[in-house]
Amino acid sequence: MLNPAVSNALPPVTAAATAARATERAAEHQRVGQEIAEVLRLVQEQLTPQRRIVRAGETVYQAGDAFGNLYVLNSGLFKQINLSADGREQVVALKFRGDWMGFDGIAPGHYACDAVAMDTGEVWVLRYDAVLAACATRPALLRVLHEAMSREIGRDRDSLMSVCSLPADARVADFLRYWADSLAKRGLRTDQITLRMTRAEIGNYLGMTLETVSRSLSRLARQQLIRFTEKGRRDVQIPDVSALVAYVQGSLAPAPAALQ
Amino acid sequence: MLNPAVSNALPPVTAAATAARATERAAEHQRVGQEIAEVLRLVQEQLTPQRRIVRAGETVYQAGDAFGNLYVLNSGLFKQINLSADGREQVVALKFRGDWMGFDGIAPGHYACDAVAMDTGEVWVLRYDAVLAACATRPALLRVLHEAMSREIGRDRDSLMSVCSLPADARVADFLRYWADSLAKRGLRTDQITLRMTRAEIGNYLGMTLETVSRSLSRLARQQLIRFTEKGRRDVQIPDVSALVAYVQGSLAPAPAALQ
DNA sequence: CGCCACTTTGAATTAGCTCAAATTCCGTGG
DNA sequence: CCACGGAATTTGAGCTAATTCAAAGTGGCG
Repeated sequence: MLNPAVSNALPPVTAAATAARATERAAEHQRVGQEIAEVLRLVQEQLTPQRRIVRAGETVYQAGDAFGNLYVLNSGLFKQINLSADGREQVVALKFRGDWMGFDGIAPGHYACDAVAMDTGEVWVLRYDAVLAACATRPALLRVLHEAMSREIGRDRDSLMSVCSLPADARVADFLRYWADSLAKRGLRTDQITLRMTRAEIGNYLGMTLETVSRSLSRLARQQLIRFTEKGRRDVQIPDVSALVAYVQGSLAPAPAALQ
Repeated sequence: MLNPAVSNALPPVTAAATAARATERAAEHQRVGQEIAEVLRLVQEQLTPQRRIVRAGETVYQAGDAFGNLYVLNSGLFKQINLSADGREQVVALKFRGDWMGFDGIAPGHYACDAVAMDTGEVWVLRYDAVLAACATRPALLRVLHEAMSREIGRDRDSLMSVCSLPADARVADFLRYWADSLAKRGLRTDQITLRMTRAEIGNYLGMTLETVSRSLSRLARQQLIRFTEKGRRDVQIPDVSALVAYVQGSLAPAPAALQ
């Protein structure tokens, strides 16, 4: 899988370093995978949640709804959309199996965004009161709850960082990398992912227009970092996720390199 | 001071609507102010925290440090700076009196950012273990803890939304509006605020260059939305915060208006 | 088969960036 | 107290990445 174009474009990141990173990531994935399993097990055992099937396009909750429930995703894929007073809509987060939704509603007392299913999935509905009550006697449950909130804060900040500091192509690459990592953590294949979002939605999430998303994907494909399946351009093949990571790093100033 | 350019630039937002919004915001400020006081009271009473004075430029914690403490700010002003593997630095949050810091460290077990004082301030140091222990018997404490995390999630998403959907000038205006609101919630004057950040830092936070920040501020000043004090351009006078809100709304497509 | 939503690509435009120079601010030391 | 020097800011000029506008092209589905 020789690709001179790519390696030329990249800064002097050694193959060894890249490989080490990949190994690191794999270990991280496994750890997180276990944590996800633990979350689902704990929630199921301690809270016997009500299960709710949602189909693509249906909302789990909507901005302005009175807060009362938290949700744990057992399957499917969800997006959260913030609404501003002046009518702007913004995809602010993507959620996968094992993730929680609804934290945004705790402080204000009503949800701050729409939570929308992007394909058929199952959410577990938890009364927030019940969660708190259970946490009082199950420290492990409180721990995973806090970890989930902490992770969400960290992820939101990573998103902000990506939008603020990366050029369009790298942002798209980082988005694909994030999606693939999310799948990997859940034990799913990452060599081929199905984006259940239109170019417009991706662009909204990444702070760019749909045309720019399309062009960036085309450029990434031209550089062999991704490939489109013959049928449908919603499916993206990623031959090597770590190449995406390297591409993002390489997109910065020619010599970002080490901290001096 | 007549300024046709400004009023012409604004969309048909009625004065009545703007005034209603301002009243709404004032009520919200008062409510939040009480919540901040409650947080400080609860933490002080229930946890008798260790107090630590930090001076401008000192870090409360650093990215990579082992997680163990949460921090509640009693005074001063702090920034949180995310560091990426490839060396990018990004201001991801600003923190004021009553805010918490350290949530980013819970899930990964080490802090994900630097927390840096922007002037002299006092942080209350809380062992996370001790917080959890206290929460077990004090539901009110757990409630404020979760509200703080929830608020942080909401704020981070608002930041993302601002960066993704607003042009540079509006982003700067929204930043000033946010700063003024944060002060108002703490009962401080908002007609004049002292930005303890360089143009470069503001730009980093908002995803633009320092030159663009400078130009945007100049344009806002030219439109009378802000004014610089004769001494020092770090101080910004904001004659009317709600005018900033209107400006942000007006910066969108000529007719964003109501949801059709 | 044909419609409609989505995607791709091109061409022209522009907001914001880069580079550069001048100015102001502020702390420090004489 | 004032002169000096470095850092921060402002502003201009030109450039570029990304946007807007426009026109095909493609795929899914009734």
